[in-house]
Amino acid sequence: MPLPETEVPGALQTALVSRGIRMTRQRRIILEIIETATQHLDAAQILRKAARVDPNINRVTIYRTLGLLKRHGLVDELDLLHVKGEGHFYERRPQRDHMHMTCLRCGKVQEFESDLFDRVKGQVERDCHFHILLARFEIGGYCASCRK
Amino acid sequence: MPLPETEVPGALQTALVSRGIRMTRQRRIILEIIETATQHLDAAQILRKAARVDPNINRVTIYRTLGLLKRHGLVDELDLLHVKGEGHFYERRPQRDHMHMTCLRCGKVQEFESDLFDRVKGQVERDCHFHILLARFEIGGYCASCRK
DNA sequence: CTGCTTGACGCAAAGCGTTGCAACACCATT
DNA sequence: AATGGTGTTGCAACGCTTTGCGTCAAGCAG
Repeated sequence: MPLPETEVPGALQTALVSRGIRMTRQRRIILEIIETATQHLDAAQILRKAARVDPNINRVTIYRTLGLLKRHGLVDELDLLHVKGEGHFYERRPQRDHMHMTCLRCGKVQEFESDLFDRVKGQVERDCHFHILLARFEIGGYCASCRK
Repeated sequence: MPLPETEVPGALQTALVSRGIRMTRQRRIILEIIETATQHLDAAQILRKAARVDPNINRVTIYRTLGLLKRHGLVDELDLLHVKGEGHFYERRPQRDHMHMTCLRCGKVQEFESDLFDRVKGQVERDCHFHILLARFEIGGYCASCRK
């Protein structure tokens, strides 16, 4: 995940409120966690962090809030090809789409942006008359360190 | 899924046996179902079809056989961006990778091969020194019919 | 500030997929 | 054709995620 978090604090909250979504104590906690995350989190990790602020927060609320953010295109869901187990991981939707490469040996996840990647999406939009809202490109294999 | 099934019958079974994998009655049934499928099947559909041949076959066996085929690179697992529910879908690994575009309105799934797509993978291999074994490119949006 | 409507929360239960374990079946060897 | 070792199966139980439902609280109107 891109480390420099060059974003206005509370941007997710602002985005939801501007769409007329009701803001609750629980949602504020979850959004704050996602905004300040420096790595891909899964639902259990988000729950654990949230429980430190409000021990009564329920797992179901985590899942429902993640679903809400997904539907509004504010977070992307990854499964990293199930290399790290069956769970899903979440990240704020970035300015520009990127690919995720997961090493099948060491489990490290790299991200990669590319003009070619953007051009493939352009080709799909043109050739297939398909209006893209979501693009997930996940790659599995061996990273530079592990392929030696 | 590419409709013309231009493949030797029993190719999956041959591939497994040649790798020294033990062939069982249950596996033969499951492989046959996957080979003759004309659309992406999920585990429950495979189980239902298998139960018509052997009512005692267990769902765990379905999951384990799918895991085996995945590990050997003989089938690809898709989640079609969870548009059709949380389950996973399976298809035999094709000669050439393709993208999957799922319409968020009507649920239709299209496939698309592209040189650009192949070139992105080449770029990742070169620029990131990453040895690709698996590539999944899933797109969500509105198809030509639904975007009108 | 108070009341009201509607959406969100928490709980319980169900669905999908995985894991541990004992019994079984494949198949190589004899 | 019988035997034996090893991998596979089925069952039960568990973990992750979603769904149904009654209660509660956000935030608009007065």
